[in-house]
Amino acid sequence: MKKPATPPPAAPPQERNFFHDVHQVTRLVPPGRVTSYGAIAHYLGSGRGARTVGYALMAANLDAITLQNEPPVPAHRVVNRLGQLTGRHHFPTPTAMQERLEAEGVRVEDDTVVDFEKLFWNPATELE
DNA sequence: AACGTGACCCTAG
DNA sequence: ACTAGGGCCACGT
Repeated sequence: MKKPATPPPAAPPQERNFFHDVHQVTRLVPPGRVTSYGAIAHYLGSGRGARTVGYALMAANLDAITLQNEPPVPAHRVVNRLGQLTGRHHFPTPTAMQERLEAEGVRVEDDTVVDFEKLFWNPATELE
């Protein structure tokens, strides 16, 4: 048999496991709390795939618009390890991220989350 | 199939 | 203590 190279006709559009996983974890972040890319990456086992996490979040934002089937992803609750809103530039407006965070009670000063360590929500610890 | 890209993180001097 | 550079993972074309 020469491997008919017959891909599953009814191949379900399985979203990228990684991306989907990142989206899922991000959605688990409760309002008023924030997490970091590295935390999610480490929780997913990527370890140094923090970069991919950010990439996934960006795609998540676009997918949310394209795929209305899935709930929106609170990407504004994900910041870098320093608590900086590094992804604010990728939001509809450069201040949307900060506005949303403040709306949840998270204070943001100079594009940095105040008391980031206090509000930090670690999936590996919280979800365990 | 390969290269380039990207909302990062870590280690070294 | 701070700054600089490289590395890693997954996706898109």
